[in-house]
Formats: sequence, C-alpha cells, structure tokens
Amino acid sequence: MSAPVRRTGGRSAAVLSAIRYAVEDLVRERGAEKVTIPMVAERAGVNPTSIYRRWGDAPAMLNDIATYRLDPDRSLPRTGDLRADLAAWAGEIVEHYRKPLNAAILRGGTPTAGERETDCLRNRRTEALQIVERAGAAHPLTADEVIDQLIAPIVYRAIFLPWTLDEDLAARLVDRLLPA
Amino acid sequence: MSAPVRRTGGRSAAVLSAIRYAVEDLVRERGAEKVTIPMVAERAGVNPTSIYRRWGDAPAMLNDIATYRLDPDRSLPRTGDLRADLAAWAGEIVEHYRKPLNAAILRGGTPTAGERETDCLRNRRTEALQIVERAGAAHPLTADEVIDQLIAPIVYRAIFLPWTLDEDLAARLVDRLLPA
DNA sequence: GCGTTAAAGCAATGATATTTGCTTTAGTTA
DNA sequence: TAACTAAAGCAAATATCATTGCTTTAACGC
Repeated sequence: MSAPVRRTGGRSAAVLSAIRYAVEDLVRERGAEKVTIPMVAERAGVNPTSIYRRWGDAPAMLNDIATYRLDPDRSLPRTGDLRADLAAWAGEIVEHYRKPLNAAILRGGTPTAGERETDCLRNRRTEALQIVERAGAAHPLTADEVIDQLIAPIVYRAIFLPWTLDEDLAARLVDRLLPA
Repeated sequence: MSAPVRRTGGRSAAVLSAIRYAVEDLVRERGAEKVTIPMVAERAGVNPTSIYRRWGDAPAMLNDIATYRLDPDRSLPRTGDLRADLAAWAGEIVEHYRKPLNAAILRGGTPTAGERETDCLRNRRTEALQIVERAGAAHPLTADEVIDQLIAPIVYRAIFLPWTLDEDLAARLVDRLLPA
C-alpha cells in the first residue's frame, strides 16, 4: 500500500501549463469571480473533468495558480539594512499586484469562512518573519507590525483600490513604519 | 420621460427584509461564497426572479446587504479628542467584523475586476475624512494614512486572519498611528 | 522497449442557476 | 377609493455546472 507513483511530466505538464495560461487570460478578461471551470477547460483545450479531478473547484485552482506566480523560493533582499530590505521586499509585492491579473487572482482566491489562510498570504508572513529576525534586536520590529503596516495596506489597496498602487507606495509605507 | 415612481413600502419592504434575514442565516451557515440566489429566495419565501431583477447577481446583493448592516447614517464618535475618536471608531469596526457573519459578507462582497469600490468600504473612507477634518490642523493626519494604518489592517485580518481580531486591536493600531 | 496504471478524455446524467414573457398583486398619487 | 403601473410571482425554456463510470493515452520504472 505505498503511495502511487505520480506522473507529472509530459502530457500532465502540458495540460497544467495550458490551464495556467487559460486562467490568466480569463481572469484578465472577466475577473476572477467569474471564471468557471468549464470555461477554463475550453480555453485551454482540455477536458473539464481533468480540472475537477485535480482541484475540485475554482477557488482551489485559483489559489494554487496564484501561489505559483509569486515564486515562494525567490531570494529575499538582503542588503544588511532593514529599511532597504523592507522597501525592496514591499516594492516587489506592490509590483506584483500592480498587474491586474494578480490583483484579480487575489480577489478571487479569498478564503471561504473557516478555511485556512491562502498559501499566497502565508508565504508573505514567512518572509516577513525572516526579514525581521535577520535584523535581530537592533530594530524591535515584530512580524505582526510588518503585516499590519506594510502587507495589509498593499493587499487592501490591491483588492479594493487597485488604481492607487503606485510605484512609491512601498517607500511611503516603510517610512511610516520606520520613522527616521 | 421622468424617472418612474419607486414603490419601496409594503410588500417590497417585506420582501427586502425577508431576503436580508435569509442572507444572514445562509452566510452564517455556509459562508458567503456559497450562497446562491435560488437558495436565499427559497429561505426567504420569495421568488428568485425578484432577486435577479433587483440585484442581478449574488455579489451585488451581498455588497448591498453588508452596507446596510453597518449603518451608514449612524453617528460617529465625537469627543473632541482625535485619539479617542479614532479608537472608538476603529473599535466599532473591529467589533463589527468580529462577528463571523460580517467577515463572511465582506469576503463574499469583494469587487470584481474593474468594478468600483464596494459601498461598504467607500463609507469607511467618508467617515475617516470626517474624523480627520474635524481634528483640523492640530493633527496633520490624512485620510489615506487612516485607511492604510487602521482600516487596512482590520479588513486584512477580517478577510484572511479572522481569529486575530481581538478587542484591543483597535487601540494598538491607533497607538502606532499616533505615537505618544 | 514492455508492462503497469496514473492521469486524461469522453459521454451520459442529474442538479442548479439564469433568463424571459406574461400575469397578478398592491404601493402611490390624486 | 380609483387609476396607474412598479414590483412581485409564476412557469417554461435555456444554459451551465458538476458528477460518474468507463475508455483511451502515455508517463514512469524496470
């Protein structure tokens, strides 16, 4: 009774990739709320059943694909200066959500009541922890503060006020978080 | 060609009220993502068509009902002290989203791509403006700062980390916004 | 290569959601 | 209280989504 051997290459990989492109197009066109699985399947030239069996429903699919797009394994800024690190990191995230597609996926990937945090946001918290821990006792900054004052405003704007995500938002937020 | 005379009383009012109760029950039971229009129609003892014609789709309906739940015409705190006013106001909002029902409605009412801000959040911004303007030049505080540092963290937590909405969150956030 | 079987495709089915034209009810104003 | 007609109700027709058993394809390990 060992775990079945996964077959992730070849056709499966092609299908997955086609689905990703299809989802990205459709989310851009209609908004994440309105992409349905049969829709994605048709656009991707793939059978709906394949999607149902892989993810079960649309939110799960979106969440998975959103996570994929901001690489969880990318390297974090590490200049040695907390302010610079935070600014670079936050800037990266603002840049990410400035793309309408990513903002739309964020909106659509909102967790259902009682569900767990989305993968995408859990990753942000892990990164915040790394950055503040690296700074050590020099700056008494908690991950919660970073989430509340950097991530929350960015995500809030991405969801509700996407047109206010300008290039220097990250810098402004960091300045308020770490006054000179 | 004048605007048709609305008939909001009597039966229409009863229908609206029944729908509100039904939505609230259903959101509590299944989460906002999963309430469908035929579902609330049945629960409310109302014809689905009435809902389709009034709102068009479920997100619009949720947004409207969410707006109603935090009364846009309630009076704002007005102690004369900016810090106290902000704390009371933010506390009210935290309290609101501590009720799982309201958090769920918030999640479900998320705007679709390209759409306008939801009514509910637009109201928050109006309120923020009133509060900071009332304080005048004494405190150089902009509505944007209030949104970024009070509303955004609260809403972010309500959506993604609802279990972190504790009673003194509002106070902590205000303290960070207006250091002693 | 070859065999095993995971994963994709297909098709039929049942369940839901949405639209639409028409009828009925009853809110509003005079 | 009567006329006007907005809004609700009804029912039939569509459209869409989701599930399931079975068949076909082709990835992976030897």
